[in-house]
Amino acid sequence: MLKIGDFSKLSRVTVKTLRYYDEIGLLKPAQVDRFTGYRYYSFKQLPRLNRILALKDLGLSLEQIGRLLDEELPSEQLRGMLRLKWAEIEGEVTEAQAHLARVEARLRQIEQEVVMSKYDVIIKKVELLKVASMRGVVPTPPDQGTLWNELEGYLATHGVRPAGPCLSLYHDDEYKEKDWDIEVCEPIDAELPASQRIKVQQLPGVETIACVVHHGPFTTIGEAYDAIMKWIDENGYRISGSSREIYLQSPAEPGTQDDPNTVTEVQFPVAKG
Amino acid sequence: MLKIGDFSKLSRVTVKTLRYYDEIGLLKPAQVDRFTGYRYYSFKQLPRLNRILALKDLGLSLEQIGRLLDEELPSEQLRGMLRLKWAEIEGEVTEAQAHLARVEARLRQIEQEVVMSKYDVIIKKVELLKVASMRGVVPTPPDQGTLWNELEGYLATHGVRPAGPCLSLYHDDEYKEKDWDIEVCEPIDAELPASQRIKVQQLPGVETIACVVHHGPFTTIGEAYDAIMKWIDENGYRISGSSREIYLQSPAEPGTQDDPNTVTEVQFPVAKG
DNA sequence: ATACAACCTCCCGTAGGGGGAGAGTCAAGG
DNA sequence: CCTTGACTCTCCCCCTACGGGAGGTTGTAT
Repeated sequence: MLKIGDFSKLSRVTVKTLRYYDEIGLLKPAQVDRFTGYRYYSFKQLPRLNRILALKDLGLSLEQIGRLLDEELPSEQLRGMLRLKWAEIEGEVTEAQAHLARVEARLRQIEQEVVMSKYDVIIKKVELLKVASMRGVVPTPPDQGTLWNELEGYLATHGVRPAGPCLSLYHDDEYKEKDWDIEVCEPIDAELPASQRIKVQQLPGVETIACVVHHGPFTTIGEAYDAIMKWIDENGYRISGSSREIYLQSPAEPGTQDDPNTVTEVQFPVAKG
Repeated sequence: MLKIGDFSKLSRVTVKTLRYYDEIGLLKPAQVDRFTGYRYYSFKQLPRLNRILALKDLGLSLEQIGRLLDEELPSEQLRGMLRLKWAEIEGEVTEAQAHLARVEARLRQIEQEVVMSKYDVIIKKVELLKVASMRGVVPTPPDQGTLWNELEGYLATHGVRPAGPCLSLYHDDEYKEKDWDIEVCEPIDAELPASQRIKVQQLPGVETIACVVHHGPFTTIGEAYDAIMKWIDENGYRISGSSREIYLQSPAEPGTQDDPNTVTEVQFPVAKG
């Protein structure tokens, strides 16, 4: 019979760990002195401990190991667990590589920049959203005020209140000098009849959408677009849908382009590759 | 001002997380009602939260992020952190791939086997060890009793007691029919003079040594050797030194080959490749 | 007999929150 | 004005696999 310290040296497992394995019932000492509480281990327990270590090294949790050992190692079940584990670790490898790529992209970015960017791009997921919307072609984005006036008038007429911040969809694929295809949207909860010019629809959810928040006047929102486009490029994504502008904090004076307290979120649906 | 639930929906961060970030001082609400304790967030806090999420996505800890944000983002320091992180993740990738290889090896092993092996091979590290030893050539391993007799007699003569389980080193590189080069060792703490036939030395430590414990009579120890050799092969290691047999629990009758209660550990120093 | 190493139990800490209890608050509808 | 249901608050325990340390026994060597 070995005291815990000797067994620890033999197995190269710390005393703390042995006590912990005792506590959770994974490896009980062969004998415990009922008066002093001293744990005594037998050499014959080494194989069990080694099996524990071997399974732990494969990445199984102590709880899984305990179940495997108690059920007398049904090799079928071990196989199943290992296959699961295999898939899991494969996912870890992929994720770690993607992680590495993200860090590399960020490193390249800050090495190019003289001054650190104000913008942080993050990937989110958006749920589908019921909106009343109106689509039209206007000369330039600041001219979308007319669309907003008509949409909001329609909502007011029907006594429907927006259920969240309003947003615009930009349907053009490429940059335009003029004639932008824009859809302005108000999220709603209530029922609302559509009209000829105004649609009521569910905006589809998007699994991966790159987002950036612009805090400052609309006149400088181009910087946010620059940042997000650069990020999308450097991180190996491509744009896969119409971009959105969400007016989180609208200007104090509607239609004003230079209120420094406006907050706008720019979103681009993206996909890898 | 937004209540925590609204800010949560906006940022797609759970309420629990926002409260936690408040608690650790990472993102304090813009305003807290002193009477109700309600937290109120401003749209203008979104950029900070997004920066937090972006840095978290790069793998930085919340504590690191907090320091970066409080020190107004010294981009030099961020660069340093990211470089460190990069190295760390690279290590993770390597480790995950090695892990995957271990799981694959084990899967192959249990798919070949009809009955699950009794043996679990684990990699350990052994420290250097002061021993009294005696080396000699004997016809076969069971004949090493004469060496043991002489070594133990010498120790007894000098009143020195072993400081741990005794062991043998097998110096032959390849399998022999007869004439094995074996060194028998007794760990000692005390000073002991060497003699012509008996050396006192420090056995070198080994960083990676593959170990397996055999519980049963010496006559069946070949199974343990089979298991460990197979494991070394399948896991892409090669033998890099003399193997050791450690007699953890010696037979009741010294020299007996068939006591089923003996416990022996077989160790092979190994290296990758 | 006296050190002193080894052992015991109990408690707290980890990173980043999740889950839930019990109590207080807010907004809308009747 | 009142009620109801949805939010929100704080507080506490839970998760992994132990590590660190306090404060108190026990075993062993001189």
